Amino acid sequence: MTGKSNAIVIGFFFCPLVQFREFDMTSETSTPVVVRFAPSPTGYLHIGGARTALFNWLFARRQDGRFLLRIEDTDTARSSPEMTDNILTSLKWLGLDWDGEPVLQSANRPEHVRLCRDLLDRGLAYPCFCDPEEQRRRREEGPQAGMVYKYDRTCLSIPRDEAAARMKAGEPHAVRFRIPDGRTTLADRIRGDVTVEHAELDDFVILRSDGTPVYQVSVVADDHAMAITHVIRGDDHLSNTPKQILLYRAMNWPVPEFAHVPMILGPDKKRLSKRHGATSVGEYERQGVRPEALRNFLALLGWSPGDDREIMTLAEMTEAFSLASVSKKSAVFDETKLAWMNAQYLSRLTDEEWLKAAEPFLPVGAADAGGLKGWIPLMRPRVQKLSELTGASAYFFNDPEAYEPAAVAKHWPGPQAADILDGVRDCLKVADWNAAGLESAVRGLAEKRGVKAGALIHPVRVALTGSGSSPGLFEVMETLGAETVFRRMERAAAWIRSGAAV
RNA sequence: GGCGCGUUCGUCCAGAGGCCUAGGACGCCGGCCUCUCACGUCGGCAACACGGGUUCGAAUCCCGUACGCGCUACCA
Repeated sequence: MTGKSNAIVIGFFFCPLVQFREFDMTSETSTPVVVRFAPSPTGYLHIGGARTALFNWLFARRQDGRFLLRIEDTDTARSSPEMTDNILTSLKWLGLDWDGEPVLQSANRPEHVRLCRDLLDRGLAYPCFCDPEEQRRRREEGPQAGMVYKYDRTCLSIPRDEAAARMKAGEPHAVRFRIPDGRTTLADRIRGDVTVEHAELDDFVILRSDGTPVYQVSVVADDHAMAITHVIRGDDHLSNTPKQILLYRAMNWPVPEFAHVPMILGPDKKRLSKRHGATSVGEYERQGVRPEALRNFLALLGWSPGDDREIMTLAEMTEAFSLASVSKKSAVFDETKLAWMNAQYLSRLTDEEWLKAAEPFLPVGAADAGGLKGWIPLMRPRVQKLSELTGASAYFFNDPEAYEPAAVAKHWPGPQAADILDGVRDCLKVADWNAAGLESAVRGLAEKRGVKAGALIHPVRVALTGSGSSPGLFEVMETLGAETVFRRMERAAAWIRSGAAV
C-alpha cells in the first residue's frame, strides 16, 4: 500500500522530482556499483548480448564497480550447459572478464517460490483458479472484438478464507500479483523518465500452477540478492520494468537504477536475427575477426566517446564511457564497417602476431611451406577477415588448379600467349632472383620488343596465380622461387598450346 | 488494438537555442600511386521525417501526424 501513496506523491510533486533526477543523472553514481550480465543459455552469445555485456563491463570498470554474471537457466527445456560454456568462452574471447563465479538462476528457485508465497500471505498477491486454456482463448479472441485481453480479476473477489480452503483442498491455481492503483515513473539512465499508468498493467502471474516462478520474479529476486545497483539490459525489457519495480516495492526492497540500451537491427531495420547471417560472436571468430575489432565495433553501435575517435583500446573506451552518452536509438549492424575495422586492427599487428592469428585460416599446403614467409607482407593488406586468406593465398602454396576464365580471355587471347610466356621465362633465367632484378629483366624485354610491360606481366600473372589480380608480380615471383615460377609458366604454355583456351 | 520508446547523410556516430553554409567514420563516385588487385593518399556526392507552435533566432524546446521498433504469456 505504500506503493500507492508514493505514486500519488510523484504525480503531485512532479517539478521538484525532475530537478532531483537531473542532479542524479549527472552524478552518474554515488554508491559502489554492481552490475550484471544475465544471458540465458539457450543459444550462443549473440551480437546484441555481447554489446550489452560490453556496456555493463565498461560501466563497471569505469565506476570501479563489480561486473557479475548470472546464467538464467530456468528454462530447462531450452537451456544447456554447453551453451553456458560457449557464452563464457565468447565473453573471455572478447576480453570481458567478470568478478566472482557466475550465478546460476536455477539454484535460487526455492527462494523465488518462497517470495511468491510471502506475497500471497501478505495479500499482495492472490491465487487464481481460472483455467489457463480459457484465458488463452479469450486473449486470442480479444483483438477480433476490438478489445485487448487483460485479466478480469475474477479470482480477486474470492474471499480469502474460501481461497485458502480451495488451495488446501489441492485445487490447481496460479498466483497473480495484484497491481496497485496509481502510476510508476522510471528514471531510466538512458531513456529518461518513462511513466506507466498501472491501469495499463494486468495482474500478472508470478507463480505458475505447476509451482514454478515466472521470469519477472526471478530477475527481481536475483538482482536484489546479488545487490545489483544498475540494471543495464536490452530495451526489449523496458516495458516490463514497471512491473518489476512494483515487485521491488512489494518486497520492500530498494529499486536499482535501470538503463535500457537500444536494440541492434539487421540491414532491413528488423531486429537482428539468424536471417541476417552471422549473429553470434563465435561465428565472427570463425571468420577471422579479431576480438578487439568486434568489441570496438560493438562499442560504437549506440555509443560514442563524444569526439571523433573510432579505433579505441578497451582502456580508452572505459575512460570515456558513461550511460548518459549511450544513444536511445536502435542501430543497424553494418558488416562492411566491421570488416574495415577488422582490417584496421589486422594492420596494426606485427608480422609475427599476424601470422599467429592467421594460422587457422591458411590453405592446405601452407604448412609445408616451412620458412617461406615472403607471402605475408604481400597478403596482409589484401584481407579484411582472415578467413579470406584460405582462398586468396592458395597460389603461394599450390600450383593453380584452374585459370580464371575472365583472365584467360583477357590476357591469353591466343596461342601467341604461350610464346610470350616462353620469352619471359628465357629472360628470367639470366636475371637476379629478386623483385628488382626480375622487374628490370622483364621491362628490358618489353622495351626490346617494343611492347608495354603490361603485355608481358599480365599473361605471366595468370600463369603463376591463375588469376587476373594478385600482389605485385615480381614480389610474387621472388617469393615463389625460380623453380616454381618456371614450372607454372611451362604448364601454362602447354595448357595454352593444347587449345584448352578455345 | 493499447501502452511504451525512437526518428540527423545509404549505414554508424557528433551536435544539449546562435560556434551549423550541419562535423567525423564506413560505403559509394572520381583523381593520384601503379603491372592488376589491395593498401595508402587527395577530392566529391550525400541528412536534420512531416506539420504546427515557443523564440530576435530551433537539428536542438513544446504539441500533433506519419513511420519504425518493443512490450502487451501460467516464455525468458
